[in-house]
Amino acid sequence: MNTERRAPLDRKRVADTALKLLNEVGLDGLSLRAIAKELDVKAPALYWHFKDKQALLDEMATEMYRRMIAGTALDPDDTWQERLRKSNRGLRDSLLDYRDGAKVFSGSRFTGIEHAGQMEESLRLFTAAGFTLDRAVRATSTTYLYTLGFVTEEQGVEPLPGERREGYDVQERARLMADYPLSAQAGAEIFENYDEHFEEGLDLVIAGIEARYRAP
Amino acid sequence: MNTERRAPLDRKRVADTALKLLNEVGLDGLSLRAIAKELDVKAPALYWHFKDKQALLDEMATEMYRRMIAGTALDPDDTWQERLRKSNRGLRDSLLDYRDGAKVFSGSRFTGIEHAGQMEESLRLFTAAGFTLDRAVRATSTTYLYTLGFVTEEQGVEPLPGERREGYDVQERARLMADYPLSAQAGAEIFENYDEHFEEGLDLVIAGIEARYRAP
DNA sequence: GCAGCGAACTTAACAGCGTTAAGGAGTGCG
DNA sequence: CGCACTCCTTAACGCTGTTAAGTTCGCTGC
Repeated sequence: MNTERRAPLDRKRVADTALKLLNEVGLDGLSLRAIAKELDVKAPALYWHFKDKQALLDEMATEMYRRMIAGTALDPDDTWQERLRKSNRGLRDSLLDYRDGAKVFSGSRFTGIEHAGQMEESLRLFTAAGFTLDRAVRATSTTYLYTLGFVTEEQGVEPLPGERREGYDVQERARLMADYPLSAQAGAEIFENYDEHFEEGLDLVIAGIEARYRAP
Repeated sequence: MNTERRAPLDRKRVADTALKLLNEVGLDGLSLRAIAKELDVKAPALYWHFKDKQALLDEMATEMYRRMIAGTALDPDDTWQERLRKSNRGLRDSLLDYRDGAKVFSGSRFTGIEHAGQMEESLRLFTAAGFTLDRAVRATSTTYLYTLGFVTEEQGVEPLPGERREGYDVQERARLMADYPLSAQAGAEIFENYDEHFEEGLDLVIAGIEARYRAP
């Protein structure tokens, strides 16, 4: 008889599997039963490792963050501008790796304090560059919030890069808005070319920090 | 006998009631059955007016937008800086009027093209101030995305103004992060005083637009 | 005055959801 | 051997969005 037993689950294996499944079915389709099936287990088994579904989503967000850190090369000698650019590009890229990534991420909370390491390093870089702490926080979180808002909207239109949700045809939108010529023409500037437009918006925020806080 | 009959529903009455209920039960608790009960009707009746729940949420978002327009006094002679400030304050205030307002708003799409009127007026103001169209779009949407991101995070901590979600005690957070002094101290700059911090971030974005686009 | 029709709803049901309670199999320890 | 603990299953609960079919009402045409 078959006496092989599956290795017991742990939080990481569950979160990894859930993240893989997320890309196939999206947040709405991500049920505990589906995750359990993927792990060859019944749904209530997950409750041994997580107190409820939100706790699992939190672990998923934390894992996304870990992968972001691992995948984003940061130089301790970055200027603060370079640092903002790199870390926010890294954040966007990481969120775009998952269907509904921004929603999962911003609807959850990290499970530990691992993220404090990265945060500390950034604040240190900013204060070393002459920022007061509150200005350092304002600079980093304003940029962060822009990125989060950007990707949330982006993924509303393109759930995964290159995969377009229906009802966002720019030309049809322009036809409907024939009476509003500027708005009609703006469509291409809103619903297309996300890479470029993200960079441009990021530049604006960084330029604002330079202008208002006059850091070198 | 009682021959009084309820006036038939319409999309607006349903959306209004759903928005009222949203503040009591939150997005997770907002079921079609609960909305129907409030309207003295059974749940499937809603399907006469909306093709599915998302369509109802879309109508709710559109109604939120209508109320925002109605509640935000805009002057055609605003400078573009004033316009950005007023409209984004108005947006934030409107989202804060509803529990999970930012989530509902950013997860939905407007049902018509009414919003194009306001958009056209803004783009006109910006182009009249010397912006090219693509810069006008970049300026307004970068600001818009910042606001959306800000309120999304804000409502994760304070579902309604003054009503704090548990697990966001700044002092306990500081204790946990004792090894990361800057991050610990940053707590107060992140999870408190949202009004001020929103303004400060808004100033940064606006300053960036001024600096990069050199509009008067 | 009544047949027919469409609008606006109800009743009943379905599959699926998150979650809980109770129990059972396997391993380690005294 | 027996008890304890870990990790999982089985069964069930109340709830969800949604669909199909049937009902009631007011209006229109004859």
